[in-house]
Amino acid sequence: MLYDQYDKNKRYISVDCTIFGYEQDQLKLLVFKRIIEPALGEWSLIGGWVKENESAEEAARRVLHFITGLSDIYLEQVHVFSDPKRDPGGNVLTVVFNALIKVEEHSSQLIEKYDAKWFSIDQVPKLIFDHDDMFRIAFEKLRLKATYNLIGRQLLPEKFTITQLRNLYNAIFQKSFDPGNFRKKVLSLNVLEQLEEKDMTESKKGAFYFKFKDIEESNVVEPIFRNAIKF
Amino acid sequence: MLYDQYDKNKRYISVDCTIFGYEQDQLKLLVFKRIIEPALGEWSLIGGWVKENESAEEAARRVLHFITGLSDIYLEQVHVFSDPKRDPGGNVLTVVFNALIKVEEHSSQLIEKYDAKWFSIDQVPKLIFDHDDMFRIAFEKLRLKATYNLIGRQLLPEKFTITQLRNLYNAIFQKSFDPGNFRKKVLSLNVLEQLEEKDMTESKKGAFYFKFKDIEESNVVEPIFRNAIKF
DNA sequence: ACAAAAGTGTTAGCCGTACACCCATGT
DNA sequence: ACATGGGTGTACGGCTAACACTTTTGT
Repeated sequence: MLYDQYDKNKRYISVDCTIFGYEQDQLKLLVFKRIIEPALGEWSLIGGWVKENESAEEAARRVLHFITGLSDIYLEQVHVFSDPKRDPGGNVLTVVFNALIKVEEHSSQLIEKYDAKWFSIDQVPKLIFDHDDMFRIAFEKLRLKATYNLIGRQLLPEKFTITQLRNLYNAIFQKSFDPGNFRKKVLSLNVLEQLEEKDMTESKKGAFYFKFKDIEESNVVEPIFRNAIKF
Repeated sequence: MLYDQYDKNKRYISVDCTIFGYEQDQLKLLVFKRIIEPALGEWSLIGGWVKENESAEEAARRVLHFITGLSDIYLEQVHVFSDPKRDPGGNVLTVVFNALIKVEEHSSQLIEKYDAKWFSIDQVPKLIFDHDDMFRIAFEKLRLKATYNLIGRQLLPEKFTITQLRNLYNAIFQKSFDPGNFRKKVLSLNVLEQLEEKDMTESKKGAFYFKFKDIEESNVVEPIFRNAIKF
């Protein structure tokens, strides 16, 4: 992203990634301290140029691997931002991607190296340019997805308790789901598999671990949680 | 779209429009017979280059105005297609937009001039390149929108009967909604306003015309028609 | 014994669906 | 009078939300 090399008469193509993770009962966004002008030192999403021989998806994967050390990251297109004046440094069209990662698997050395920081979703600082809009739209898209699909496969560890899953949903929708009803609902979807093992750290009784069944995501159209988003 | 002028080392940016209209109880897509190589004479979506000083949305608006004679067309981003090999003529990234128009208002002279034709949604012919995918994704997006929002404002005439609105939904979801239940549901949403006038052409008794209230779209999150899409 | 989280059971109310039924009017 | 689409009423069933209740086990 070297702005001195900008050709003012060209339109550049880039990707920006809204990287979501789940840690300590909090849904978090990974943001980066810019190391170049303009806006040096300010917070931004991570991005990169789309090379001429790759798709936007491939570019996003490349950037994400570079930053987290992970391959096979879950990716979803969010929106295109193409106002010629959106980036004060030049004429840049950018495709925004939602990326969901398991925080415990990514490389924290790399994160530190690139001056990145996880922020709780309700404490994300002011971001550069139109990155605030990107984050807002990306988060809305994630919430919409979470109402229709049981998400967590890409955010939670391999094995997790129903309570952990519920806490994820609590974090996403900023509300407190009823433990009993939540349990019955998610189990009725028939996408989780109960393991033998129990998690003994959170309660005396212990809670069974579950994992997502090894089937492709079903495209649920009826909402799972109808009243998650209130007005 | 002059392919001879392609620079093979450049990536071009274009928009393609999935133009939906509603006519004779049918949801239709406007497709175009290509007048240039490659794929001359085959059917495609209408598109155009994004100029360096405009956004993708502005380009789509410009194209749509050029084709239909209409301004203020309802537009919604659908998806970006950016595989460098997607267009055999060159390296073209394209942003696809859903456009909803009132068929009776657009210029049919222009349509004819550009060799365009309305096809019922279930009779759309094979389209060039990846335009089939574009149409599929665009239609899915429209259906999803129709489950969450009462659409019709951009597709129906100013005044319309509940039966017309129901026929639109029948067309979108390829099913037959119960007349009584449909009526009660849409009226309960409180976005329609009953007019004095009646339509006497469809029945002896006559049916009251309605219009959409002059308020901005509400972003409904709870689905209007939960079971519209069946599996 | 008690606390605290896990997990089950129960009930009341809402909403969607199916369908019966009345209404208005041109032929 | 009757056929036809417009419009209303009703009853059943499934789902959700609220919450009471039981289970398990470390302290």
